Amino acid sequence: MAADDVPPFRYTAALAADIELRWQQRWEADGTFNAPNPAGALAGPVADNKLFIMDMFPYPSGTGLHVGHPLGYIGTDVYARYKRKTGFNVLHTLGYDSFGLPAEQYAIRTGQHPRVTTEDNVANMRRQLGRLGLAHDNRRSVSTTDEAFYRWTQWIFLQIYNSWFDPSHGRARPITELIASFASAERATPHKPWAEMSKVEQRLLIDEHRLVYVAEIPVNWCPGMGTVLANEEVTADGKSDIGNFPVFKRNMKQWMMRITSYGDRLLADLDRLDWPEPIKLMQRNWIGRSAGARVTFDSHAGPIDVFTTRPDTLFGATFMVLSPEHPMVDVLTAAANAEAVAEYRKAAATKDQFDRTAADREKTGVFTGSTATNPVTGKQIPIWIADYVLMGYGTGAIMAVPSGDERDFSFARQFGLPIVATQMPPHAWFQSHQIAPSAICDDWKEAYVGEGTYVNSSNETLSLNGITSVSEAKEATNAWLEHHGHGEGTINYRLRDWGFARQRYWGEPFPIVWDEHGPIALPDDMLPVLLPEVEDYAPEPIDPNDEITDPQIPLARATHWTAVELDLGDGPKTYTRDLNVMPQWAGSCWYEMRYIDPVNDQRFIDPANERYWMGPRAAGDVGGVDLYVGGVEHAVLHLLYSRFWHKVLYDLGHVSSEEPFHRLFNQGYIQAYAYTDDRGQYVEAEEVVERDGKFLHNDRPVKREYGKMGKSLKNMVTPDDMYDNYGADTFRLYEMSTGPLDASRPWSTRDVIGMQRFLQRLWRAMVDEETGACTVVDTPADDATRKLLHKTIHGVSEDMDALRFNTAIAKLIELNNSLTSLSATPRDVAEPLVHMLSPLAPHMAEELWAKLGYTESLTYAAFPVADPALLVENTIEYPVQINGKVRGRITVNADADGKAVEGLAMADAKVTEALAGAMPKKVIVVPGRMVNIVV
RNA sequence: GUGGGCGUGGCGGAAUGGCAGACGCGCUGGACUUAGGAUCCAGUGAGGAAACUCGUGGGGGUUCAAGUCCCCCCGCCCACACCA
Repeated sequence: MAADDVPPFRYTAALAADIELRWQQRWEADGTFNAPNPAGALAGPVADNKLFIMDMFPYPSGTGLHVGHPLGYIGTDVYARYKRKTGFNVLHTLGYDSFGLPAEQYAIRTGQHPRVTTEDNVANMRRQLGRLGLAHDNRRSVSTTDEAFYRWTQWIFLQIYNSWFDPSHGRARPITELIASFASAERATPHKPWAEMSKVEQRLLIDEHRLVYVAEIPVNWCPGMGTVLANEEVTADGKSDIGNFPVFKRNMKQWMMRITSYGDRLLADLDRLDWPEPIKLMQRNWIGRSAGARVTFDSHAGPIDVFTTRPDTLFGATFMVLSPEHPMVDVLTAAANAEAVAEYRKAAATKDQFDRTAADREKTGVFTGSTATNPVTGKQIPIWIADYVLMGYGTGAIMAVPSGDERDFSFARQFGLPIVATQMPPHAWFQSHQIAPSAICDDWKEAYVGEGTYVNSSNETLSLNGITSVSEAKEATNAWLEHHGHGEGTINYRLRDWGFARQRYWGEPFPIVWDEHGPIALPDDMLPVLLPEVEDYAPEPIDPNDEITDPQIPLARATHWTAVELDLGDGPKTYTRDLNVMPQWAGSCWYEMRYIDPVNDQRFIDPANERYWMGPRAAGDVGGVDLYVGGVEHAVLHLLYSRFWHKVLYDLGHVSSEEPFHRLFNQGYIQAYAYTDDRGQYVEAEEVVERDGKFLHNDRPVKREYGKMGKSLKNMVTPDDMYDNYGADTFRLYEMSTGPLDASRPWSTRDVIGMQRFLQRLWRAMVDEETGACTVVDTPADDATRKLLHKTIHGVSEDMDALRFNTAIAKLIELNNSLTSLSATPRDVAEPLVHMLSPLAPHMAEELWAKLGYTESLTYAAFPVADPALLVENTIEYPVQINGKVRGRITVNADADGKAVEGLAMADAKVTEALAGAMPKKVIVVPGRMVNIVV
């Protein structure tokens, strides 16, 4: 059958594979996509126009790729190839985020060293992606696990470590400048003058100011895995993402990075970025800046600070609530209450985060037995502890204003605490609750949080009564607080400092050693600190219910490595190395810059190269990567951390750009249907058929679900399947045709054939399927075809610039379909069509370009430009509407004016018939578009 | 709960406020065939013989004109989730 009927040069999967592999080899051999730098080892002549385009780099996981993974990579490749053809020097490559938990877990499962599995996985991904024909500069592909890479990760860490944040300048400065200002007494030191401090005292004071510091903080402790986890590695129900072990909040000594110092700038500079609004919003919410006041309440055990966004309601603060973890709870608890408090604290500590933070829970809490003084009323108010107050936000203590805060209200009702109104709600509010208006809150059913006239809010020196505006009352209260030393207006952030250490193996070692006083940074010339070999790199699991035992850090087993003799300026001494490794995010915080200068062994990046590829293009511009494409899942983590590191490097003068990623684009996801049988087992999705709206597998009904693609869901389709059955060009085209790049869409193998047919038709329009000879003729195209060609060029260019590849493909199909009615394809259409095809289906385009007689790759050959003269129509067909419904059509010379169009419309036979003598009230002529007659 | 996004043929999706459904899949018919799960050609929103009518989740509004703008409701997706 059949196979031998297929003409030898029909564009089949086999021919596609032949073409694709040949061109991929040639591109590789010629270094076709190598982009020159202005300076350094990769220097060459550079164009003024440049485009630095990036994908979020992948984890080299062991399971390989499915067809969902390359969506963004294809998108950026199409765009990059298009821009190359419009004169841009394009930097595009892809590296690997190869440190971290996934690689380590995979290595542990397979029993091999993480480096071996990582390198295997990288090689496999390179093969799968290489077959796609991505136009990457492979000289620039780096892995975060390369020693030559993480050497600079450690170097940047040291830059941050050796800096402090100067609030008066709002930026980071070298720590040496802080030391100088202490030494010159320009800046005061606490307790005693700098000169009188011992070396160790000086050191500890300086350490307090560094952007990297050690602190005892609550972390996500997962005994089952023997490590601390990042927030994003903990599932919504308080279990570890991998292994499903319980996770506990627990205090532990941790390396921290002072990202909160940059809260204001990270927030403000969002306005200067070309990012999707939803992502900016997520970052704003994550940073969570709120303006309010710090208020000090005095107690017998000392002052207690609270943060409030509503200082104006201070007169209504009838009790205080502390987080169970608050450090003052012990000293505030009276003997009679000690047992209840201890019990409550224990219950809160063992509750996992999910239970603890589940919203709309009934309020719980206990009284400490102590009171504090409300600074404006002078009254004693009880101090409670309750788990709805979180240690991780504000000061871990609140003033409770039940009349003005929903949570405080339900707590007060729960425990019968007094409620005092400070604002009179409007009548409508009382009406909606069907209660009589009153500032006595006995009947109130909820707190009132809006604007309202202040009542019950005065003392001898402050009166808010009669004020109607919240902001005015806030200002008055803040001024009073500051004047009387009870607090001040302040800004609070939800953002916490970044916990920067992991007790694992597969990460960057800290370039830090310890002596008996604390940590000491290694000098730059001792980098890199290589990850030592150990017998067993798996973290040691601890009984999942054991919250006490400290983590057994894998690097501690490298006994030959942990103790090291060094001369750090005080003569040779034995130091202990820091045993932590950096979190997954470290390498991705700066990898875009290593793409620019991948082999530079003098600096992490040459300033000239950074300026060229990332520098600001105009005054006030933040600079950065021109286009960064990736999924939304990194909205707040990677994208916030990398902004933070970049800003530190900017402050220290290492880069000219203020932001790493100028423009961000979120690609959608490819999703897939999966099917389960009556036992709930997944069945092969490819074998399921649809009949009469029901889904059947071997004639048995199955249930359909929609979501991820994966091996375990038996709905995984791999790029290799696509290469085998259709070829890479068809696969690329299919992925780009199914929708706009930022939209998620379902995978449908059945639909792929459409793009293969398109390529087959296009191939057949230029190549004889029997002989493989080029059939393009030199006779010029007819006018109609030329017009369609230029309309297509115009539209496709616009679509390419706007990343609308789906509509660009539709336009190319239209043009190609019109060619099939011609006896032969004219060269003056064939060549531009091949150019327009080349970003999308580069292999076929190269092959056709060669058949058209060219020997050079068309990678840098100019993209066609539409002739404006051919874009204007000589005549225009106007639909003529009567009251919005089309009743006739007229064909009018393009240069006819509105009056003429109106005249012709009114004279049209169908129109006069439909009008039936009725007098038009108004005639609207939209030039070039339509006519609407209103009767 | 709060914030954000999205609802268009059987399916994926097109449409600067201006002729809804480009393009592809599927489907129907035809061609070539001993054969078609290959390829090519034509048709394909619904109703209707046709003229025509109805159609973008539902309801209202603005406009000469609404898928598009405004208000209310319903549904789905995502993020955050007692943030003081």
